[in-house]
Amino acid sequence: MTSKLPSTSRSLPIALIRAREGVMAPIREMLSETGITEQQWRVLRVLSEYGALDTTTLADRSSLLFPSLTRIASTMRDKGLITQTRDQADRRRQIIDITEAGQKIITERAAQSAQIVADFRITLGDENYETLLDLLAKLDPGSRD
Amino acid sequence: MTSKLPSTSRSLPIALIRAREGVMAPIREMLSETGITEQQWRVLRVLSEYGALDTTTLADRSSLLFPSLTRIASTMRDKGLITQTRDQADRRRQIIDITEAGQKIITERAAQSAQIVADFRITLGDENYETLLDLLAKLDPGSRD
DNA sequence: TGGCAATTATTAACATGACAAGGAAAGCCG
DNA sequence: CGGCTTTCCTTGTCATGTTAATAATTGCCA
Repeated sequence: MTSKLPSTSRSLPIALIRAREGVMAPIREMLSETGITEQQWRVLRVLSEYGALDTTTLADRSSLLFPSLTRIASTMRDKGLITQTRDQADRRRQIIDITEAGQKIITERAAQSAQIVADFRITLGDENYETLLDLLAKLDPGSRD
Repeated sequence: MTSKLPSTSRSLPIALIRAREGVMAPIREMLSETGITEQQWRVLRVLSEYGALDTTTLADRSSLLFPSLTRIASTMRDKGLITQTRDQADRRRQIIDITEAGQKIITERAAQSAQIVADFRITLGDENYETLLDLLAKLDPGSRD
C-alpha cells in the first residue's frame, strides 16, 4: 500500500484556505475603513440578524471559539458596539446585544458588503455558487446530513 | 435600493470557515500525536513535494504569510525539522530544506493522512469532490482564470 | 562612484485560534 | 442541608494571522 499524499496543489485544506483568503480580501479591505476586525464583523452580523443572544448561541452562530468570543466581546463592549448583561434567572449566563453604534456599522456597509457577495456570485455563476455552498455544508460537521 | 445582506447561514465566508473546521478536525487530531501544528505540517508537505525552496516560494506554496513563516521556520529549525541556509549569491535570500527528521514525520503519517482525505472524498463522492476543488480554485486570486 | 529605490527578511503590536486549567453558579441527590 | 457534578464563562499559554515599521542587501542610474 503506497498511500500517496495528494499534491498540495489539490489539497482540500489548502484549497479552503486559499478560497477563504480570496473571499475575505475585499471584505477585509472594506472593514479596514470601519476599524473592526473580520470576527467582530461576524458577531455584529449575527446579532443584527437574530437579535440578542446568549454567549453560547452567539459563539456557535458566529463560528467562534468560546474563549475567543470572551475576549472579542470584551473589546467590542469597550468600543460600545455591544452590551453584555447577566441573565438574572441564571447568573452564569450572559446575554449579548448589539448597540445602535454597532447596528450603524452594519447598516452603513450593507450595500457595499452585498456588492462584494454579488461579485463572487457573478464570478462563479448562480448555479455554481449554490452548488459550492451545498458542498461546503456537507463538510461542516454541524450541518452534515 | 435595499442591498440586504445574505443570512449568515448562507454566507460564503462563514461556510468556508465551517468547512475548513470540519476538514481540519481529523487532521488536527492526527497531528496532535506528532507535536507539530497544522501550519508546520503544511511546510513539511510542501518541502517534501518540491524539495528545497527559497522562503518566498515556500510561503506562497504553503499559503502562509511571510511574517508567520519567519516564526514557524524558526521553531521548526529548533526542532530539527528543517534547515535554513543563506543564498551565497544573494545574501538577502534564504533557502529552506527538510531534514530527515522532518521527512520522517511525513512518511510515518502519509497513510493515515491519505485515509482522511479518502474519507472526505467518499463523503462527497468523487465527482463532487473534484467539482468542489475546481470551484474553490476559482475563488483563489492566485489561480483564477 | 555614490545615492536612492527595490527586494528580502525580520521584528513589533495587536487580535485571534486552539487547548488546558480554573472559577463561579446552578442542579442533583442522599 | 451539604457535597458532587454539570454548565457557563474566564483566564493562561503558545502559535499564528494581519498590518506596519525596520533592517539588511542588492540593483539601478545619474
